[in-house]
Amino acid sequence: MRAVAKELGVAPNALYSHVADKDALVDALLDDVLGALDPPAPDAEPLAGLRGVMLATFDLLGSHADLVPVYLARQGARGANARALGEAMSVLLARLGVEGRAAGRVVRALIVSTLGFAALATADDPTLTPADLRADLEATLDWLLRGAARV
Amino acid sequence: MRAVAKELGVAPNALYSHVADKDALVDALLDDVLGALDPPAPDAEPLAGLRGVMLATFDLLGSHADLVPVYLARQGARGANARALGEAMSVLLARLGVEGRAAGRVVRALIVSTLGFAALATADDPTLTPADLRADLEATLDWLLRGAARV
DNA sequence: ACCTGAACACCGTTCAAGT
DNA sequence: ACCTGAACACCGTTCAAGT
Repeated sequence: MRAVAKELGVAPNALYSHVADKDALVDALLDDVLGALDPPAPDAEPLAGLRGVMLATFDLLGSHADLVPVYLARQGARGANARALGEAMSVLLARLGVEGRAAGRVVRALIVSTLGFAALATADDPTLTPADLRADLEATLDWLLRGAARV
Repeated sequence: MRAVAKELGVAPNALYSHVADKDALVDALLDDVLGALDPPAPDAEPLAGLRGVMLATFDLLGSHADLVPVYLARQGARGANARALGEAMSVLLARLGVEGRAAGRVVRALIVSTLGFAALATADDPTLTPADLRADLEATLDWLLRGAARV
């Protein structure tokens, strides 16, 4: 809060005229970053569309590395943009015959893997480059989607 | 650090005679908790063994809910116990024909999902009970293992 | 409606000193 | 080897007051 206030050239407590507390500000920020993502079109090929959003999310998180631990701490974003992405994913899953509780389960599995590999990618382990982890994520997404769609 | 010191009835800075800094203490604690897990036997049925360790990990994290955000922040444990579990998993994967870089990839996919669902389970969302999320994890592990083993 | 100064109750960590 | 008191440089947040 103090760092944000300094950035704005304002006293730290001035922020509390605009935001309830730090968590509220952080949640708003996280969802805002997610706004850069295009939800997959409803008529896209479902497997490619789902794969595509998750890889785009991985790439987006890679360019906001400092935010990844914050996403983990808040267990992902839950704002309007996050919901819109989730709903677009559910539409594609329905076209694969996955609906209702099962769709929620697949969305969670996809998100958890994407966030998890993004987190590993921001750790600076020289034996595990971001490109390697992106390839890991691609394989993982394929396993999940193929399993969920019973292809 | 101050809370731990108080628990021990000691001045906060006394801890620095035993531990380099907070991260070192936290890493040691996380790996210590992991010591409660039995690595799967090398001659166990591979799919059942791998599934079993991950579900046992999920259950263990459920009984240490306050530590789950800490695991996320530190991207899992990397101590001796974590390594032993990883190696036992690699042995089972080798018996499925998954070796080398591919084995590391599968281990990461399994761990990321397990930690991720454990994190969701500790969030208090009334629409998503720990039992539901455990079932989600079971399905996810099956998809990953079946995909990785090409069954 | 939006900002300020001052304060409260915290942090992790260092340093010099004691036994 | 292990502890202490004192201090440093921080936090998020509240409260009363100003415009």
